[in-house]
Amino acid sequence: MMDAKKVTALLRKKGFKVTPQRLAIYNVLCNTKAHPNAEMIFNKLQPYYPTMSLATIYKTIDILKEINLIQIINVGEDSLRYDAVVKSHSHIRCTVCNKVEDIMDFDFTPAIKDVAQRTSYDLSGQQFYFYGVCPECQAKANRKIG
Amino acid sequence: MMDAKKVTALLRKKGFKVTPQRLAIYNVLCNTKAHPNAEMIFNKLQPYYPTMSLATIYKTIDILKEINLIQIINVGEDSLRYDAVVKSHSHIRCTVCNKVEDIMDFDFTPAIKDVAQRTSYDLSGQQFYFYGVCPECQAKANRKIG
DNA sequence: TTTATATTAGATAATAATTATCCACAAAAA
DNA sequence: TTTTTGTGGATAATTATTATCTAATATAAA
Repeated sequence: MMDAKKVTALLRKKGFKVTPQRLAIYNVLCNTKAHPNAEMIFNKLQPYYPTMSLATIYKTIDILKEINLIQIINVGEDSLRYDAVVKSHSHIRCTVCNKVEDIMDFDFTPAIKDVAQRTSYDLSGQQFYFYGVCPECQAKANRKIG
Repeated sequence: MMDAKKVTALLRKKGFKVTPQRLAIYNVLCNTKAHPNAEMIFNKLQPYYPTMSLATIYKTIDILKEINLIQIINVGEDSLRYDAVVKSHSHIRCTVCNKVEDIMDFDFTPAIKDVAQRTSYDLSGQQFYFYGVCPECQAKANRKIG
């Protein structure tokens, strides 16, 4: 999570031009916890940037990923989601409403170390995904039955 | 992992017809540790079933997944991989040669319980993916440098 | 501020994995 | 054997993502 000034500086430093579209896309990702995919970002910006195309979203995401401003989340849907929180953390998806939430402050270090030792791989990263029904959807289901 | 007789019985029981193609596809998955995707299965069977189409692979996979004979693996590539081992286990992908290996007998139960408690989700499953360079590719890299 | 130039946004087409459709035909039941 | 229902394969459709092309724009230099 960076403010506009830092993002501007970082883009320049890495040799990318600073455009309103790029700042806007990063801004959307900073101001949501919904882990949007490309289309959701597109829809969010549509009112303010009516001429923006999906291609711009994808190209900008490539750049933001490259300079490590965002991370890509693959929760097994048909589209990818994006997150402005780059600190490694796990995600959980509700199998009913499909929302994706963060699982922060969860220490998987011992497990990771164990895997590294056991496999002799030179580990560079990992992704943990959990699936289940969120409390809200559980409540809804109970209301229907009750 | 089931033998042909059990698979036949299970398919019938679930209301699906038993065809050579279906048995062959399941058989391929039982006899490999490579976690093939649809195209790899297709290529493997091409010599023996020259008329088989990719659509058949996908339709069969749907069925095998539905009756819980295989699991689907999404390692963040552009295609999905399939595994005849349905017991929950983690996977690790080599970022150099792209092979996917199993991490069996690894107990994530404490972590899973902790997540369930912390999130109040009704958990139904989880997927752990690790990324890194496999020992073989490490050796190759060292040979080039040395 | 103006100019030069290299990069970008947006329109459009291309790609590629997966899914849907349709029908002759095969598997299971009668 | 006959009937019925589901299936395989050919084909087209779908959809997320990527590539291409050009006018427009950001940036650095004058």
